[in-house]
Amino acid sequence: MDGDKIRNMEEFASVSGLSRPTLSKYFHDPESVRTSTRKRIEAALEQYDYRPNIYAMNQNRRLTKNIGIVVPFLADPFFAEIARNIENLVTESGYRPILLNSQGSPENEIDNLDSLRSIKPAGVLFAPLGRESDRSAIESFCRDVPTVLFDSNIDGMGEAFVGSDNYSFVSQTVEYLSRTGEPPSFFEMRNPANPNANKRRHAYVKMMERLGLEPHVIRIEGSGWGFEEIGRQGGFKVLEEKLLPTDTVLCSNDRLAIGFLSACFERGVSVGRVDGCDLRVASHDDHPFSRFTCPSLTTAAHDYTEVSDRSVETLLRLIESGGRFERREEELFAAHLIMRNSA
Amino acid sequence: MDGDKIRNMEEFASVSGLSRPTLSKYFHDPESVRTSTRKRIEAALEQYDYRPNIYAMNQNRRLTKNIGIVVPFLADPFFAEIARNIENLVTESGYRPILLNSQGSPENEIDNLDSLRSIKPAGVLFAPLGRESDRSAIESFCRDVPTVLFDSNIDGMGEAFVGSDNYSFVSQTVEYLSRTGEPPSFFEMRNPANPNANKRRHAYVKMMERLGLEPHVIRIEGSGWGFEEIGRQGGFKVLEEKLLPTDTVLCSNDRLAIGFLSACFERGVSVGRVDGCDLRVASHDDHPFSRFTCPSLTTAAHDYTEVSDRSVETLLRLIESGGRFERREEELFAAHLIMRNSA
DNA sequence: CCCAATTCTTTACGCGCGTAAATTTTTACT
DNA sequence: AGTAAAAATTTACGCGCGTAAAGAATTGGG
Repeated sequence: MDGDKIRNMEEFASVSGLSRPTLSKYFHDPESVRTSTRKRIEAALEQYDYRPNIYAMNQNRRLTKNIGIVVPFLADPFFAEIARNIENLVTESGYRPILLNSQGSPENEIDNLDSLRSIKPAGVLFAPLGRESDRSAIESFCRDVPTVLFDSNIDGMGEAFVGSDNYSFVSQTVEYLSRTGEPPSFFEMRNPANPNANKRRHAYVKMMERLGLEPHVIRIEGSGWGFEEIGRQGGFKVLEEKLLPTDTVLCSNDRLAIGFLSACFERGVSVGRVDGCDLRVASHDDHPFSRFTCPSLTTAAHDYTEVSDRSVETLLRLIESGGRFERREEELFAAHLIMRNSA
Repeated sequence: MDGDKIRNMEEFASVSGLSRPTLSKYFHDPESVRTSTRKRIEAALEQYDYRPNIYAMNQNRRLTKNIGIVVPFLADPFFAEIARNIENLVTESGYRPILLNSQGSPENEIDNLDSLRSIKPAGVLFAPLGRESDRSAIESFCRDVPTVLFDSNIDGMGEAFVGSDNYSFVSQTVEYLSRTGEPPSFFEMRNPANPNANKRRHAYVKMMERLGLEPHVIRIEGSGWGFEEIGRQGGFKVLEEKLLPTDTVLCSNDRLAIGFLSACFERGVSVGRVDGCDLRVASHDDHPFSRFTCPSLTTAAHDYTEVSDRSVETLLRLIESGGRFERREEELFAAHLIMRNSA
């Protein structure tokens, strides 16, 4: 560093011996200039540590290098983990990730989209709240901004959807549970916000019928995003009122299961797949904490890596295609069963 | 909405019957124009839904309405929770929060600060990684940008620090544990990245000595941010090698405790404060999941609300003071003990 | 009703960079 | 060495808004 403070690209152009338009090209895409030129620029960059003013860069550019990432509830480690992966991929691709958290509220979700709109992002990766989302607001957003949905699908919204195949989750857990012991009841919230929950229930019923078993769905009350507490209260209720026809429970998702397990523990109900246990509990998602529950949770895992990779890959392809696909793409990844000690 | 699309402030000025400079003032601070004018603007805003271009707004302004929030590891629900609180407060204060995640890596931390610097934020709320942070880079950042540290302190950095009083945490847990049963050993990582961990160990030793008890610190190997797994492996080791002089363990933080509890469960070691249990386990932080562990975790809780409130309040005051305080402020909040079933 | 203080309008310039077009220089290849 | 293609330079304009200064309009208080 020469201590000389470079004020703008013009000055940096003169000290680096190049022209401003060339530098502009370089900052837009380093690969777009000759290797020798790139080296010169990067050498000068070392010396003078100049950085272009992003505001000036973006104001007069059609599409920026920003990519918005909107998740419904960041305090859920599942989304934190996905967001983490996606952020890294976006950065590696030379874009700037902008992470926005809807915090379970439809108003925040719209605010986030509005705020993204005014940032003119190259594209947006968007995991909607689901049932509570404002469909028309999202529709209008997707018309203006190239958007790929992930995690939860809303029919027709965005140019693509990347997520997990709920049927794959449930078929594996149901198959495994009914093969190795009594068939499972399905434990879920009565009014799940997330569309995946509904698909999982349907898959459960269908799968049970296919196996010639009687489906049994337990739907507990509760709203909001405090799934663990809801699962816990539901667990108490289920245990007290003896709502289980068999010794096996399949929770709609791991967070409910975490609460359910804590209820079992507190009531002295032993959970596990070994002989002598009162109950078997399994679930879906492979939540980051599910290996640390007591007992550790048998669950069907998202392919976090595939979902993140493909979401980003799809968005980049969408951006290159000018923001529109011929027809909406939909890609679902299979789950894989993770056998731990709870079932 | 009239369908008419307003392209810039000039156009919006003409349709709203006001001058552009007045509108500019309004968008900078709605209170700075006469009430009647404000009403007129807001009415027009309803009709035409125009939003100023943020890039153009900020490029030529000294300080923006952006507030950066940097957390060391967002996949840790503790930070997710704090970040959530802070984001809300920042928004309520009329600023735009920009949440950045260092993901446990010092390189990311510096990248985040660099990226914030180029955004010219009004101020930054910064929770550093700790031991691994690049001191000099942070120092230089704090010289340029009004910064308030939170959660973990680095001496002399930033204009203020807001966090929890580690001594208060540990003194309460140690006092409680030794009053109600055998005195605790202290369970921690050998090389904790976070400075709070060191303070907690010191506090433990001091507190034990004050009570006339023999301190006993167990330091387990492990690096990175996978605390649960480290606690779990450490737990196995402790149980196998019988490293505990008493039946009581105090973990440095809840995430270690979550792992430790899972190890106990797996080895059939019963944990709890009731008679007949093999072990008592307590911890610090009141991690969002600590009420769902098996057994639920007795812990000393951060005052999340106070820490978030005060951090934001302090930063806003710092911004109003022109970015500098007479002398560095430091504010620590006391913990409160939360008695659950593990001890 | 007058006057001073406040608020708004008019005018004008600049911010830092994107970007287009025409020109010159460099590169790669025969 | 000659040539076409590729890359860089020069020139010039515009983006949308901040902001300063000077004047006009509005306000409120006596």
